[in-house]
Amino acid sequence: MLIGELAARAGTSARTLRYYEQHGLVRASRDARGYRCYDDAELRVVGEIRSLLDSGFALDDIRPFVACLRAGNEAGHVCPDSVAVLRRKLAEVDGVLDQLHVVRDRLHTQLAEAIEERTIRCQMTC
Amino acid sequence: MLIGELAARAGTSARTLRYYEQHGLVRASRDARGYRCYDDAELRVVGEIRSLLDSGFALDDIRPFVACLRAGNEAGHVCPDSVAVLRRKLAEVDGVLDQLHVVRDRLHTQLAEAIEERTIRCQMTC
DNA sequence: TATTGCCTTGACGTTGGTGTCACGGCATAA
DNA sequence: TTATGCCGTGACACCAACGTCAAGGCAATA
Repeated sequence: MLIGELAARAGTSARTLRYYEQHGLVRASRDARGYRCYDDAELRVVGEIRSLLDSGFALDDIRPFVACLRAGNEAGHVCPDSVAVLRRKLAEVDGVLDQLHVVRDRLHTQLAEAIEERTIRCQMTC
Repeated sequence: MLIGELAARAGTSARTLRYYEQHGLVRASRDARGYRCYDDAELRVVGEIRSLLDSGFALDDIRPFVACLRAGNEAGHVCPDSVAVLRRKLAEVDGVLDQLHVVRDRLHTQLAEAIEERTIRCQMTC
C-alpha cells in the first residue's frame, strides 16, 4: 500500500503520515522507486494515533500505545507503559475539567450579574 | 507611572503591556523622553485583561470589556457588547466541557479495561 | 513525446501570548 | 567620564500538528 492509499483509508493526509513517521510512530518500507510501502497493520496504527490525538494526547505520549499494538496486543492501551500514560492523562484531564468548571461558573456569575444590572436599570427607567 | 512600575504592580511584564497597547487594549501618554506614562486607572484595565485571559478569552474578545470599563462602568462585563462575548464564551466553554467529559469517560473506560485485562491474566498465571 | 499523476525531500506558514536578544537613547550617580 | 538602569523599537524563538508550496523523479498513457 502506498502513502496516498493509506492516507485515504485512514482519513488523513500523506503529509501527516510522513510527519508520524518522522516522529517514529508509523513504519514503512521502500520500493524500488523509493516510495513508502505500508503493511495493512499500519492502518490500525494510524487509527490508534488519530483516536488518541482526538483525546488530547501528544505524539510523544502515543508512542507506547503504538509499541503495544506492534507487540501483538489486541489493543494499544493494555500495556504497562500505556496504562501509565493513561493514568497521567486522566489526572490531567480531571485537572483541566476542574479548572474549566471554575471558569464556567465565573462566566455564568458575570453574565447573571450583567443581566441583573440591566434589569434594575430597566426598572428604574421604565 | 512608567511601564516598569505598572508591570510590577499588575504582576506582569513591560513586554506584555506593550503588546496589549499594540493590540489597542491599554493606553499610555508619552513624556518628554518618549517614555510611556500610565494613568492609575490603567491598573484596573490590566487587571481585567489578565483575569479574562485566565478565563480563556483572546485579546480580541477582551476589547469590549476594556471599553466598558473606560466608559465609566464599575465592571467591564455590564455592557451589551461584553455580555454578547460572555454568552458566546460560556457556550464555547460548555461545549469544551461536554467534549472533555466524553474524553474523560473514554480514558476511564480504557484504563478500567486495561486493569481488568491485567487482572484476568494474573488470575491465569498465578 | 508531452501530459498526467503519484511520489520524494525540504522548508516556510499558521495560532497567541509572551520571552528574549540586539542595539540604541536618555539620565543620574560615582 | 563611565557605569548603571530604565526606557524605546524591531525582530526572532517557542509550542504542536500539520498545510502548503517548491522543485524534482518515475511511470503509465495518449
